Amino acid sequence: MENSDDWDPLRHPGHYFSRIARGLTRAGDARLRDLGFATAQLPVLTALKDGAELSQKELAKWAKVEQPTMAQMLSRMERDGLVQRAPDPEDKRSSLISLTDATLEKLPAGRAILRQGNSDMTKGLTEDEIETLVSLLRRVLENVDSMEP
Amino acid sequence: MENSDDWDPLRHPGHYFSRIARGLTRAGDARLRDLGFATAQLPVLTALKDGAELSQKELAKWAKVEQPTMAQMLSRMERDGLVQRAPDPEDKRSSLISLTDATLEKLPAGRAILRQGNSDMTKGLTEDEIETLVSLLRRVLENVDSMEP
DNA sequence: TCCTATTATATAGGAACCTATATAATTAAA
DNA sequence: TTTAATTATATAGGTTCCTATATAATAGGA
Repeated sequence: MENSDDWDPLRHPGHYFSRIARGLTRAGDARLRDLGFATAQLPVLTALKDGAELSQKELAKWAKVEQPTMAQMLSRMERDGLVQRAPDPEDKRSSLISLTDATLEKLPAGRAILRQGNSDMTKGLTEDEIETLVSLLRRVLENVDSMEP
Repeated sequence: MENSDDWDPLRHPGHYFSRIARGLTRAGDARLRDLGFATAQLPVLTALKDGAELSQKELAKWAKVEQPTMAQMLSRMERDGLVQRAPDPEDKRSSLISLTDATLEKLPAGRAILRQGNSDMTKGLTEDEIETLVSLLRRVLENVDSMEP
């Protein structure tokens, strides 16, 4: 089937994912900047929101990024006063990361921005459509995750 | 509505976009590596596939990335022998970029990989579901693009 | 116990993205 | 036509992501 135009990005979902992801990052970062947060940090914030202390390894797993990515991000977050590290009494290789008090205080504002972003992103979609979208995305993600080779 | 759990990423589409986009990039790059291509270069390859010569500006617009992003990518692509620059006879500030012969020869193989990726990504979805997905993505992208502030 | 394998972080190196700014060429305006 | 505004690239600086590899601490086995 030569006429299906594999080169036309508008016809395939693939194209949209990167553009939506980049757009969300840009808009989200702009909205979070005054709080000192960034979209990439959201998984860390949510994992530690109740005062939990987690290792770098656990945070990387939760955020679904590689360990060196999380290491760098935590360095920047520590540098910026968002998180603190305490030595893990049970393992001298590891430290336990937690949010600083200042960060904990800013969380509700971050949460509000997040809620607004979620609603802006789906503006004009009905609840049913959003549900359909999420369930399709879930299936695509599963395919993508098992696609690696 | 306190119980809607804004912090639960699985409930909102936002979470999925970054994971799907990163997964597609990783899998795509792995599959394209032997050809010497990368997923981020696909817009350039498709824009120039028929031997067209475009300026950096035009390529950036087509790929929907900022000009400095395209500048760096074209540098790498030139370094790797994928594209070549010719001075624009009508504007001394600008050059016209085109694919090298070696790249043109590898395009059909790249296209096959692309087709395979598109089909892997939507495995298990019916044609109707894919169409629904694309149309929802299109609407979300529109929202995201007008979200900036 | 002592040596080896595993595990938690750290570091090196690189791609792809961004914003802000500099430079040179072109266009428009006075 | 001479200056001022605009435009095309380039460069600087920074974040987020990746793979590959080094280092130190813990765990397991001989």
